[in-house]
Amino acid sequence: MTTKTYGQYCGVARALELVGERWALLIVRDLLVAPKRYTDLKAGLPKIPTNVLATRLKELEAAGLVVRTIQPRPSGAIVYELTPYGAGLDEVVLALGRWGARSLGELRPGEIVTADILVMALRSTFQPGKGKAAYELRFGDLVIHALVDGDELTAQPGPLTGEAKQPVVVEAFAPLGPLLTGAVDGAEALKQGLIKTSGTASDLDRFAGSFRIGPAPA
Amino acid sequence: MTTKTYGQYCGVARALELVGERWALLIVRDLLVAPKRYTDLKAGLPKIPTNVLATRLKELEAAGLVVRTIQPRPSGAIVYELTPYGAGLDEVVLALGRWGARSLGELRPGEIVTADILVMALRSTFQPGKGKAAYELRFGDLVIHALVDGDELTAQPGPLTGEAKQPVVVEAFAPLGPLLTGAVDGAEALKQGLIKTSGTASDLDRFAGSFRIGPAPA
DNA sequence: CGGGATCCGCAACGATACTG
DNA sequence: CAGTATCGTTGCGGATCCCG
Repeated sequence: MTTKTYGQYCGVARALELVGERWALLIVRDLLVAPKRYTDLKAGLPKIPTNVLATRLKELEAAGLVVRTIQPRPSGAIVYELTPYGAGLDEVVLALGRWGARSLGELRPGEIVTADILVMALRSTFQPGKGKAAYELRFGDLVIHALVDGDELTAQPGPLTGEAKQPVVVEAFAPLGPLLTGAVDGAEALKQGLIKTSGTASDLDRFAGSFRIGPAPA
Repeated sequence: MTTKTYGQYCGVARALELVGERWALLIVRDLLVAPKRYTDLKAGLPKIPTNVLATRLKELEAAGLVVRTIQPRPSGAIVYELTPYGAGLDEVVLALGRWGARSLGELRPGEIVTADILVMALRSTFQPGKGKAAYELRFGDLVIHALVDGDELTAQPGPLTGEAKQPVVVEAFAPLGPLLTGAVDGAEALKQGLIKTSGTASDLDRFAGSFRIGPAPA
């Protein structure tokens, strides 16, 4: 790790020295959604060996991307959280997810989807607009919600809370790939049974407009 | 590689399965500047083991990111080129470089800078503007040039060619980090001797304006 | 039970030498 | 020029074990 340098004075090379090792950016991806405990990270990344998770967390902490904090009593839990520096990887992870999503074909056997994955996928397709809207997206028994306010988006796991006026509930079905990459538009997705909504067709249009569910951009 | 999957139906995970291995994104970075032959890639990445370079190129080709073409005679050279799919990594590489550049401190012993690195670093700091301009950036004996036309930028290795009206020539000195990350603005960089220009102070301002050489954005 | 540490076999990487 | 071949070393994957 000390001597595993690329030998280049280059931002890309330096970034890869910091987060280029296996699993590192997936840990960052999950921490971008919310701070988490070791066990939560493990649950979101079932296939990561525990020693690798522990090693990565130490490396990320040593590099200043992550802080390890101990919650006050009574929980006393150990929580890993991104520093502002680490959170700066947001656009990197979103860009990477946007590019990789178009190679998402069918759900392969053994592959899982988590709420964190859905949140970041939804964020990666967001396009700023105007007006306010509240969405709840369901996929199997996963539920996330998103609040759009102009060019601001907050997306988090869990159902909508509070009283949003005219919330739109969208249910999605596998495979999610075409939906998340804009390979199909809202109407087509509805016809193919990839999604359905509790609201009207115009609700779906609003949703599609906010999240680049529609024809792929040129 | 066949079974080295992350087990997640996620764009980020899929992207990392394709270009997450060591050296892969640095090869893509250099190919984003221009198609290259094996030897050129090797020259731009002196520390890559030759077998790893050969392996990566085969993997990238098999994944459809790179095509291997044989030039017509008399050269007969073998050239590696990004497909449109592979070129889609452009924003990923730029985002990664932008994030990593702020960890570029002093030039570490043994570290090199190449023209391709400069080109991508410059591109990563570009901010669309209006008007036309032609720049030539020099660093040691490296020379690159950039043509700005509104929100279009073309940056390539080598000096300016053709007759640009009022080209601005900027000479940069190590360390480049602060310059490329906006830690200093144009005037301050000039004062610190990080850059100097053949033109006037307003030329430097134009340059700084086009390339986010200036106070870091909030 | 949360939060790791330890150990082992294997696949990938790094360095160098060699070749069509 | 464009790669293979070989070999020592490192890191990863999988499992088990440990400690407060």
